[in-house]
Amino acid sequence: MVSMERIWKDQLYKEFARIGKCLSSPKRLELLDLLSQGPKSVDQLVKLTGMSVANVSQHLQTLHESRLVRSHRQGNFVIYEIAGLSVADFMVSLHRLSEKQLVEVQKLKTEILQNHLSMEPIALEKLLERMERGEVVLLDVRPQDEYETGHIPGAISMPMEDLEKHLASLPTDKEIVAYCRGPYCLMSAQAVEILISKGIKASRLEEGLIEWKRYMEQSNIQSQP
Amino acid sequence: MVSMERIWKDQLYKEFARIGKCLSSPKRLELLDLLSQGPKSVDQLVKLTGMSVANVSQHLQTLHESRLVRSHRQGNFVIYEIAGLSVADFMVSLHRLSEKQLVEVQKLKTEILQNHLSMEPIALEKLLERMERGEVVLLDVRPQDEYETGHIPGAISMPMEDLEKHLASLPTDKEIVAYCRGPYCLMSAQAVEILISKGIKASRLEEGLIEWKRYMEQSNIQSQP
DNA sequence: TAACTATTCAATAAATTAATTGAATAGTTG
DNA sequence: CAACTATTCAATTAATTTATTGAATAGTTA
Repeated sequence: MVSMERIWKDQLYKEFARIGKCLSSPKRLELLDLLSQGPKSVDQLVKLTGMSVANVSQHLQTLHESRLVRSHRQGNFVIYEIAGLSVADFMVSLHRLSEKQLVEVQKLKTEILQNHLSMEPIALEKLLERMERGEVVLLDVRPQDEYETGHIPGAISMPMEDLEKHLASLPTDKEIVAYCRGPYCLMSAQAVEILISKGIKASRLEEGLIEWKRYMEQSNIQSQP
Repeated sequence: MVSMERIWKDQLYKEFARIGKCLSSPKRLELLDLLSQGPKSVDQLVKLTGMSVANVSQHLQTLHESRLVRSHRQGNFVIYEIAGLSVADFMVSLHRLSEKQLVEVQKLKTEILQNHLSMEPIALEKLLERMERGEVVLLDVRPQDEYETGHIPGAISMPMEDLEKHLASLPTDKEIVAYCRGPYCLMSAQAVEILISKGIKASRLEEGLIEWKRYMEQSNIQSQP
């Protein structure tokens, strides 16, 4: 005989597992990360991930069924967005846990950033100090629409594709720091490579907007009486 | 041609998805929740979940491969435990997200706790106030080994199976509050039912030890200058 | 070392999931 | 309303996963 409690628990854990199932496909995780940066059309996501249209759409469907994303139409496009900030926040939790538990993630990160692109990221805390003292210019090298959705205060929008064109407009007396979507996005590293190759002093901020928000929430709480 | 960046991202997200895959099975989530309360032998887990031995063992294997649990032998038993507090914490994040996004979870929770067991939980904040004033006795109704692994300070261990025997030893001048493994464990609710049926004033704390810890971390941070 | 127990392995069948393709649909613009 | 585009649906195949069983293994105690 199966108890009422057993049935209830089975139903409950089945629901939790619905969220889990969404997180079991690499492609879906990538879509969630991209959508965490701001709303995007299916078409944009196709270009960003290199997947087929039908494939992207299907994954978005799955995410929609578990209420992790929502959508609305805008002209010819259907725009998808995450269903709330808690989703983006949860993704950061997942990244952190993965990085903590899985040596493989640590390896992958170190390999490409230290051995290949060879640069140490600047600590968020240090950046904020130096920005306050006016020693640093912070560049947001993501596409402009993501910058407009939200950015670290004080940052200047400088999408990757515009970078080389606008090199001249950068201040020469300050150090440049570039950031992008977060620890697993390589745009900021590539930007720093370009800057350094042009003889401009630059470094990379590993954190993205979401990680910055988390950090600020914690230190805001701390600075309250 | 597939870029180096694309390959790297695919590898990275594949790793994240390893964690996700662990979370895609209801039974594995239940095992993780149980292990969050303290180390347990495979045998104990079999009894707690009603699954077959081979099944439990297989799921534990999967969790082990993703470094979410670890194990060691103790006499005839192999004891499993979560691989770090961040795992338990992540489970709470998953519960919170699920509850926020999935109406179904909200429903399941309300149904059994309000319609069937009919009781409103006491807020954690209120409990702590009343405990300080000495108005309340807090009972930990989980098995004793879980209490010994860790418990809310000031709580008295009173495992479910001992409850009816030890009713007499409870103070009669104070209100009783019972807690257990957390929001999705029914032991505390059952304990309160028993107490009320004996004419003792009692209520349920929804939070478990892990949720209490989270709450305290936040308010500890807040109370620092 | 023998007996015992707990744990893991291996094999199976059922079920679910992922990726792909081409066609159908819905919505927008001129 | 016609042409156009973006999106979704449906069907297929391949691959993975789950649950279950019984047997094998490993470790402990007497």
